[in-house]
Parts: sequence; structure tokens; C-alpha cells
Amino acid sequence: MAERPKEPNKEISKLKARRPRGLADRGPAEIAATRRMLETIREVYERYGFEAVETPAIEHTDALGKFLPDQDRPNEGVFSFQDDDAQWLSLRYDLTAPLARYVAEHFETLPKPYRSYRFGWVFRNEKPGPGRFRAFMQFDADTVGSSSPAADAEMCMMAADTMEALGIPRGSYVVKVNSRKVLDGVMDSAGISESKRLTVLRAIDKLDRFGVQGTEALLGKGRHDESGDFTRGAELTDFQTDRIMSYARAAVETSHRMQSGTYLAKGFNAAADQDYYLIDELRSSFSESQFALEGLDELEGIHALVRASSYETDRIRIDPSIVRGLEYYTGPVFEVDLTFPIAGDDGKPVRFGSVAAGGRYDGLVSRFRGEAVPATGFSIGVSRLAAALAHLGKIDTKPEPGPVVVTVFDQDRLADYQNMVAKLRAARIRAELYLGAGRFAAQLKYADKRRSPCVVIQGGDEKARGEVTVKDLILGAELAKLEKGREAHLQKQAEAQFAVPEDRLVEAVRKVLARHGLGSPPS
RNA sequence: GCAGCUGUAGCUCAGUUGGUUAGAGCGCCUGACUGUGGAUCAGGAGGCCGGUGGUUCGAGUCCACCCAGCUGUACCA
Repeated sequence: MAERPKEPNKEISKLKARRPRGLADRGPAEIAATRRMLETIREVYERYGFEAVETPAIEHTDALGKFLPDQDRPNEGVFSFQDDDAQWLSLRYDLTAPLARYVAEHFETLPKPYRSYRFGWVFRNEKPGPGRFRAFMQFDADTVGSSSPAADAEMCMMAADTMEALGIPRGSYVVKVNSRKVLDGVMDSAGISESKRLTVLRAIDKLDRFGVQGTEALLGKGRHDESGDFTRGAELTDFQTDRIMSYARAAVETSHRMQSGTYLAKGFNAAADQDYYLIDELRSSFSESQFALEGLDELEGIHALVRASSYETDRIRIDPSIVRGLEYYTGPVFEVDLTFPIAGDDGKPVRFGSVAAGGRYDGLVSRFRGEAVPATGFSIGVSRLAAALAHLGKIDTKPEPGPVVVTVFDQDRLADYQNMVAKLRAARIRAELYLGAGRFAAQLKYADKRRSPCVVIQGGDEKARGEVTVKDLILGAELAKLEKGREAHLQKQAEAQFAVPEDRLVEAVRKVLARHGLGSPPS
């Protein structure tokens, strides 16, 4: 016998086990739920004709975009490090930029337009929040080499289909569409200087959170948040603010006018939807900007295509407040939001961001090639969506049943027990030998914790009779809750634990599994 | 990054105006049960009271700084 380890010396400080923030551990239930989600998404993407392609988690930093690490803050936003040859490498922070690199590298051999999908972990070194992680999974699809609005429309429809396939009912999500060209055009017409454009876009982006007043404040002097912190505004002139706000108000007012019937009085088709009027409205308000008109044409194209496929306003709609990434989108942009409130652990509503987003990025591939390569795509934030669904109880967080546990009654007969386990496994039944040191009662507790449907027992009595006992833990649990009803009780007790001849072990276990809908495949 | 709030057992939290040996519930372990989990009862383990420094005869409690967490905000490919 080996010597027992001594009491740990308390003077020596233990290493503290702690998980870095913004990174999640995931248990069996969560893993199983994620696997089901991924399979569902994959099925939809395949149905749309996309094919699988994967790229590595690490890329050359310059291939990823603007986040070239500088000496002072090499890990700002993106996790980066230097290779042996002094070249900077980074963990990918989305799946789009790596795909652009892949397409550029294999441009000659790929079919074009090129339709592909992939999922994987992406990494962002930033402050975590609810549904916001430093490592998270995205599921991405892209069409490279098509400038047709049909490619964009398809992304929107596929996004809607995927949400529904994931069990989010129609009306509980919405695909919002906008165009960067429209935004640029509006800013042109307002005469916004280059230096203020980002601030203005951010102000528009916050329309849904802070409302018309909040956005107006951000365009002007600035805004105090609820902790008293102050955010500086863009300090636009009255005219500029007016122009931007007339755009920002368009969505709100369009739906108001729909309700008040103003448009119906003008003689438009009552069956048409608000997007139609919104485009119309914006077209007349910003007709002096060629850029805006171009963007509106694109939106109208997408609008016509999705409506032709019977995707109505409840699923896909135009929302002028959608801005998305400031870096590389060049045309239509999309965003999928959940439309119901999500309550946190304390019951207060938690704000999750969008669960999927994308858009047209005509400049990304051309960075590598010096020729125009139009592309559009979108990504689902699988981790965030899973977190949102888990908050809603819409995801099955119930742990899966565990294996059949063969208990060890007599340590000298380990081989016999191992043999039983082997027989069960040969019959494709999940089974394991109890490997711990606990006594019999402890073994049952263990099996209970593993959520085992049943345990197999063979003590001296059974062995003498050439039998094994199968104990149904699920029925046993019900038995414990049962009222005293004597007949039913006895009946159930007999079902819950019974002995069978050794050679009918597999059959008996199968019977118990079938009882709880856990059938195993026939061998 | 900025602002506000919060740090006491594995978890959820008590802890009087500063006062001796810091508590409860749940969970965990052991036993009542040398062949039966979920029920009951009894017992037990588990804490540098987030850290450092200060005020004080005396600090979980007051002060300063630091760290961490939460919320908001900024940034967000």
C-alpha cells in the first residue's frame, strides 16, 4: 500500500482556481444545446446552397483589418502576439475578414459567385456584459462575387428562416435592413464634415436605446447617462441636426402615419407595407443626394425581392437606425434583434445586443486583389443567442440522462462487473462501472447524481441464484413521492426493482430504458 | 477608459451606535441503516470578513488606496 498523502500544509498558499472574466465554462447540457443549435443552423444554410469552409483561428494581423497592434497597446480589442519572425498574428475577431483572405488566396479556383458557411470561436479583448463574451461562437455565411440585391435579400431571408428553425416564433424576432449609402447620403445632404461623421453615425445607432431625444442630444451638446456620466455630442448646427433628425424620425413617423391613415388618403395601395412609404418618404427628403438615392434603390430592390417571397414586415423590415460596423460595410446592412424582453436573474430586464448581423462588404476582398470583388454575408452570434434563449427558458437546459451504472458490491468480483458493463456497451447501451471507493449507498447516490436511469446490482444473494438485480432510479424517485396508496405502491416497487437471470441482463436494462423513452438502437 | 453600487462559508445572505470565541439556511461529508439514492434525525468539515495601509485600548464594522464583481456609459471589426 502506498503511503497516504499527508494533510495539505495550510501555510503554503493554494493556487486560486478562477476563470478569466468574459470567458465561460460550459456543462454537458449547454454543450448539447449548442450542438443542436449548430446542427439546425447548418441545415438551413445547406438548404440555401452554401458549402462548408473553415479557416484557422489565427491570422496575420494585417489581414484582419484596422487593428494593427501598436507598441503601446498591442492587445487593444484584439488578442495579438508576435511570431518567431516578428510578424504580428492575431486571434480572429470575426469570420468575415478571414473568409476574405481565404477567397483572395484561392480566387482562381473557386466557383463564383462563391457561397460558403462556417462556424467557430472568435475572440475580442473587450469588456464583457450580458450575452457578451471575450470568446464566443459565430455561425457565418457569405456570398462572394455577386453585387446583386438578390444576394443581400437572400441573407435576410436565410436569417429569418434560421431564427424560426431555432424555435423563435415569428414576431419574436425581426431582421432589420438599412444601407450605408443612405446614411452617407443623408450626411452629405446635411453637410456633415468628415471629422463628425462617426459621432453622427453613433448617435443614429443609439436611436432605439435612447430614443429621439437621446439621439438629438448626442447630435448637439451631449448627453448625461443615468449614473451622471456625460457623453460629448457632435455639436452640429441647427440645420444639420434638423436634417439628421428628419431622417432619424422617418421610421417612427412612418409607422405613425400608417396608423393614422395619412398615406391611405394619398391613395397608395393599402396592402403595401410601411417600408414602401419609408423609401418613398426618404427619397423625396434626400433627393439631392445621388448616394442616398442609390442606397434607396438597393433597399427597394431587397424589399421587392423579400416581399415577392412572402417575407412580410413582421419578419424583414427597413430600419433607418441600423448602422452596424463602421469599418467595412459598403452597402446594405442587416441586423437580427429579438423583440421580447429578457429578464435577468434578478427579474430586471437585461439588454442583449443583436443576435445576428451582417451586410455588404465590397472592399474587403479587393484589399488583397486590387480588383473589385463584391461580397455580402452575415453571422449569427451563437453564444449570445444561446444565452438569450437560456434566459427565456426556450433552450433545453435539462441535463441529459446519464449512463447505466453497474455497482460494485464485492471488490473481489470486479471482473464480473466489468464483464456486465462490456455486455451492455456491446448492446450499444451507455454504461459504466462504478470506479469510486464508496460503499453501496454512496454508489446509488453517485448514480442518482449522474442521472442514471438505472443501476445493476449483483450481491452474494443474486450471484448464488445466478441472477442480477436491475433498479430503476427514475421509477424509484417517483415511488418516493407517491402517496401511501398501497396497491399502486407495491406494484410500482416491483417494477422499479427486479431480478432477472444473468443472461437476460441486457434485455432487462433495455426494458427499463424503453420505459423512459431512452431506447437504445437494436444491435 | 469614465461613473455609480457591491465584496462575510461552495451558494444565498445576517452581523446592533466599533467590544471578547463571526452566525443562519441551503449544499457537502459522516452516522442511525454489516445489501439500496431522493424523506427524517444527530453530528462534522468548511472563513486571513476581497487585499494593503491607517485611525483606535480594540476594526467584519470607520478612513485612504488597490483589486474584483455588477450596472450604466464610452468603444465595438
